Amino acid sequence: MPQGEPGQSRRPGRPTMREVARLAGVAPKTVSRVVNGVSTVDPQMAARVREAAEKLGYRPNLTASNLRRGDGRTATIGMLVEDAANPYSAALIRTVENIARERGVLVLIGSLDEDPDRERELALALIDRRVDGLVIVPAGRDQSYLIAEQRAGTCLVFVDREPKLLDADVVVSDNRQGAVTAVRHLMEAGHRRIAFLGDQASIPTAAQRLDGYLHALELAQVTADRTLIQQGLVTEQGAIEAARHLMALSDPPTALFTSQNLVTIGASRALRDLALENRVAMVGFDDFPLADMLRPGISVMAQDIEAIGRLAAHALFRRLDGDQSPTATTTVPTRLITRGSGEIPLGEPLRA
Amino acid sequence: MPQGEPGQSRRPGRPTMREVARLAGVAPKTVSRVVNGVSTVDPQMAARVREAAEKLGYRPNLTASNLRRGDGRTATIGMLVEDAANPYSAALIRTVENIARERGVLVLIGSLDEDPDRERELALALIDRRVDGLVIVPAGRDQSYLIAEQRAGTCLVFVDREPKLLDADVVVSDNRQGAVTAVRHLMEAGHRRIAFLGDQASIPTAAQRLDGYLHALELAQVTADRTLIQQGLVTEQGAIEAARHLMALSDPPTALFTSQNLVTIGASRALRDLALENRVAMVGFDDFPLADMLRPGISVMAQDIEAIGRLAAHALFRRLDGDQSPTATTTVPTRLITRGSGEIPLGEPLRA
DNA sequence: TGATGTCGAGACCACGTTGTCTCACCGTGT
DNA sequence: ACACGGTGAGACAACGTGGTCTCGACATCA
Repeated sequence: MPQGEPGQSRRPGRPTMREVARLAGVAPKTVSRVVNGVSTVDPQMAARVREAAEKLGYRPNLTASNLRRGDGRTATIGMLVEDAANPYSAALIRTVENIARERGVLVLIGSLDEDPDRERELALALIDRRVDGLVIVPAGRDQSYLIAEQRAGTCLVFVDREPKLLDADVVVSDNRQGAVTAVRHLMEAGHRRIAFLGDQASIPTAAQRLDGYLHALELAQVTADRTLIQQGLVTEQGAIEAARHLMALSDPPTALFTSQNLVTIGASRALRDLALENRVAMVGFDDFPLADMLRPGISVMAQDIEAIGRLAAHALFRRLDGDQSPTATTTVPTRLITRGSGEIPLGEPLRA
Repeated sequence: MPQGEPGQSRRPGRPTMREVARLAGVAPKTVSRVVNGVSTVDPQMAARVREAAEKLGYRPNLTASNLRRGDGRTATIGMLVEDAANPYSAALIRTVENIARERGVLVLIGSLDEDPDRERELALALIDRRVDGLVIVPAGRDQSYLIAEQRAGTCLVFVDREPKLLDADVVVSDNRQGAVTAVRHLMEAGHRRIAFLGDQASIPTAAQRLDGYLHALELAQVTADRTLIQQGLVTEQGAIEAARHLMALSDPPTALFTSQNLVTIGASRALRDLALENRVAMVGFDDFPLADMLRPGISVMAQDIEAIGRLAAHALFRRLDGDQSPTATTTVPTRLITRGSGEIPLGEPLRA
């Protein structure tokens, strides 16, 4: 016996303010006031409203609220990272999430996989959902498509890489100085033939790290040897092959500077396969879990991801709170962690 | 000279359909049709609308659309995990994100840190934003607070642990069988004194793994020794201390079964500190990066996280597509990966 | 007692969009 | 020439909520 309107509303939808109002015998606006904690409501009436809301299982509709509301805030921000599954991105997400949570703000995430098209698509998809702001680790070389959105009121903060053709707050690691420190550290152990293994040259951080590497060599008056510079290593396997190739040179490097996580791990595998892990020194950029458990432990230039995420989130919320000051780029220092691999001294030449 | 309405609309907000409509000289509804790709619009008119939208930098407001729209879908789902920064959760997020993306659905995330209150708060915060569905790795022991939401149309899928007092789809690993396999593997190497190191007993997966451990012993007619069972290990440091304690017993275990990632790594550190890593066998539950790079490599029961995430996402979207069939629990098998630590044979007793 | 001020609840509408309905217009058939 | 069906654009209202304004009630004071 299909009924149009039984006593209890059994239609699939959710109860609305209007229904709560009807049950409590008040106007919808009063329910709105109670839900928003407006203090001018009679306590007794408020109690009746809360009771009715409870009874119906009422939950406010934030999308409707956001639509009507003056400030148009959704209490939601978006975060676009390279890959939510990699430890760097994951740690960044978690830090931002924690700070957002303190303000009752939730985080929408998207992985870009270094694809500029995806960056654009996802950024716009987030904007279509009217996020209050965006934290972006950009994949593309042109963020001008965001100019209109920024002007329309979406706050933007960039992390790890600067935006192009767009003026926004940025938080980055000191990649160049970090690379200089890494290479000088290897030099202190006596090394002069130091190879550089890096990922795509198109990624700004990779370029900055190469720049630091070259600068450190120059400071020490060591002529850079192009054969020792391997770039465009995208996978762990690529890094393994590059390291093998380097070590097979007639005059192989005595130390490696690997400019990214996956590359560090790949090179580390290659050295072990060649039984050279205790003879060739290595410093990697980016720390990674269990780096201290390998033999030798892997010395790294660690980025302070927690600080980066915290600064980015704070920059975003400061803007959301109305800060109009000029945009700023914050540079976070990196830190050398010595664990063994970077302290292997220059020994006998590996090849006659 | 403050102007109310200059030629170009310069107010901070975003252009709306109405403004696009005015510029294109059509009705708002026509803009709506163009934006939604309705085919009955005159191509010439559609082009004019698109041009106007482009010119104004128009972006549709999905929250408004969702409000008016019949199905009330936001093309957004929520995902509550233990901690977005841990590799297990991060991989899960990424898998779900990938499948959601194929449908133009974005993912809101939240980390629970095993806190039931946070689970409830975040789940409701997501529901207030009218997510279409939720993927939850529950922290609490009672999900009845979601019954009303489920009835109201929010699809729910649980991962890794079953919900309590709520009927919903579930995707879990075969924890018990995995533990049985791990312990039998250690027995095949001759071990009988096998310790169990696990995290909080309150977490269902932990209980299931302990259950499997006990069952395997029973099958082999080995009496379980309560002194060899260490539970409630929350941190890596806790696991280190537990392993130290076990190895200091007058009759220490010859093999360890560690029921969780952090515990495995802690135990591994402890064994290495005691120089026992090549004498005491160990199998861990959950694979982790670089497990193969340690010496010895750490043998593990690996969960198929990608399959779990995929099945969970598919279950969710099947429901969203209207599937009304009874809820189902899908169990995903685990896989033994041998890397050395689990194959260390029973040798001389460690203590006289 | 009457004028005034205060305060809290409700009426009304708009936020940006889309479902529904209307209606003008076109081509077709007789 | 007229009726007709089909087609496509626009008018209108409503989704759930909150900003604004109104208004009645009650307290205060001259």
